[in-house]
Amino acid sequence: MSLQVYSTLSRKKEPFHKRPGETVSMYVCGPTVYKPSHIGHMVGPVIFDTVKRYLQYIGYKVTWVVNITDVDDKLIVRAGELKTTVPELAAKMTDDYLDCLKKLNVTGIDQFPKATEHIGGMIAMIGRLVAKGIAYPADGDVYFDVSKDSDYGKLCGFDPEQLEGGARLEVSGKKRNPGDFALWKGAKPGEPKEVTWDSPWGPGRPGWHIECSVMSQKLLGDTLDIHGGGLDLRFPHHENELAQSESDTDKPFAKVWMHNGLLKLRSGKMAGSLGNVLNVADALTLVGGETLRFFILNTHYRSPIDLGDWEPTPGSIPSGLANAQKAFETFTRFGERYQRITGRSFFTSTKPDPRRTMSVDMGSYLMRFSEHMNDDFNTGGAVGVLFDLVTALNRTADFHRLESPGAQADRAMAEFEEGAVLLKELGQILGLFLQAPSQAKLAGGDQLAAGLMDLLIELRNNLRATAKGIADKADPTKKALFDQTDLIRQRLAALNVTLEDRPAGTTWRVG
RNA sequence: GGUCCCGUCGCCAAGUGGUAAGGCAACGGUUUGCAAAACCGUUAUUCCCCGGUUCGAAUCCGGGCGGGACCUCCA
Repeated sequence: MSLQVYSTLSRKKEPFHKRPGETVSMYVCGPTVYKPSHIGHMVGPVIFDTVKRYLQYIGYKVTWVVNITDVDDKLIVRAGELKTTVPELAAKMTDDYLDCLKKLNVTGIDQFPKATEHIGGMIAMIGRLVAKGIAYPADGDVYFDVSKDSDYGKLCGFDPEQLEGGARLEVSGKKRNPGDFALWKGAKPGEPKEVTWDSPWGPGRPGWHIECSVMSQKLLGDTLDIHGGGLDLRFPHHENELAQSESDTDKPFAKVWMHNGLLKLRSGKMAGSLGNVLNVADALTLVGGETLRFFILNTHYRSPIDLGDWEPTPGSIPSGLANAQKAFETFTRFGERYQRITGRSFFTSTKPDPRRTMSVDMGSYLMRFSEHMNDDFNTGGAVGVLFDLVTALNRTADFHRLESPGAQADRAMAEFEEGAVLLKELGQILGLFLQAPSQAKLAGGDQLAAGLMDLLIELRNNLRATAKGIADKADPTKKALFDQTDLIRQRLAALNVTLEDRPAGTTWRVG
């Protein structure tokens, strides 16, 4: 099956409209930078980063743009609370956002245009809409006239007439229709200078949606191949973007609209307005970026992602994340095992050759993986294939005792190596297995602790060797020695350190 | 009031017409001095309920019950 992508506009899966080798333009709505990012902000970036990785894997070139909205009511309010300026707050929160993306291996974004750097373009587009009679100035503001846009509401299936029934519609005397929305907001008394620009309609600042229309057009052209964002942005943000852009260009704004599901708690919605959000920074200290990414990709992107039970208190890990962490250890452990067997790092090993020949067995894993990804980027199904593959590899390693010193099993070793290369390749498409878990984390970041552990393990292994050397199973000395080795292991376990005795030696890890 | 989504093992979750992936948890077993890790096996004759269409339904249709999102702050 070739690639199928679900589009919100048509409400069905469509064959992807581009041919491999062509460049795909992708625009995803980014954050309003007024608060530190919470984990919900990472869902879209992780998903679309994976979309890009997969598109590249099957032969496309991809240009991906994510906007930074650095002027907005929320920024003005927040800057006031913090006694800082809007640009300073925006710069700080933008850094936070970019740092979060990096920790989650979101590396595919080509450009991050900022709204404040495109004010001129916005004024120009608003001017064109006014000239066309689709927008109208009103007392310092400029509004988009939804009654002039014959297909307004097509993205969400809303009838503009019905919008009048909405309970939360702002009643403004300046608007011609209740559904009209602001393209330009006239400056209000007392608003800081940094958020005020001159325009043909007087000083003010842009409305919420116009920056995406202007920046996507400038950087990616009139028609986007993929427009993405969170489901909550579908209305009004995307509906309005679409209306503005198509009214401006008379061309389709986006070929495919992709909307990702939102993060939720078992108890319901997670939202800044409810005060039950988990910041990315906190989540990173609890479980790490790779686990977070793995967790997000475990569910199909259009479904809501359930964090499970969680109390918004320090140190509390949502049950869904704890589960993901446990599950992901399977791969981490495999990486360690790969290193013990081959002497090379699983995580930094060389890039696989895509043209290599593959055994029938391995080819079937690749095929299953591809079929899931071709089916509207079904990462949840694809992750299942990764588990099957790692199980097969562990089975090979067990059966042929690849970890035992002097294992003579060239064919088995080749089979193991081939599978490991494939596992790594498939993992990378999902943005996983890109770097080794840091040594600092394993040793608790402490050189002294690492050295003491080595000493303790050596002493314990001396005791074990002595005990094993006593042939008489009933010998009280043998038992006494083993009691001591077990005591060491138990006391370390109480400190959250696990010892593992293996044929080639003893290893330890935190957790 | 309008628009839309969902209900699959104790929990998470893939599967949208061809006879129920995967993970976590649990319980047996192999391995181990004992563990840990890994591996093998067991755990949903059944997919919220009731009808219907079909040779065949978790998947399609109708009705019910339950949960959720959006309707100008939200990723």
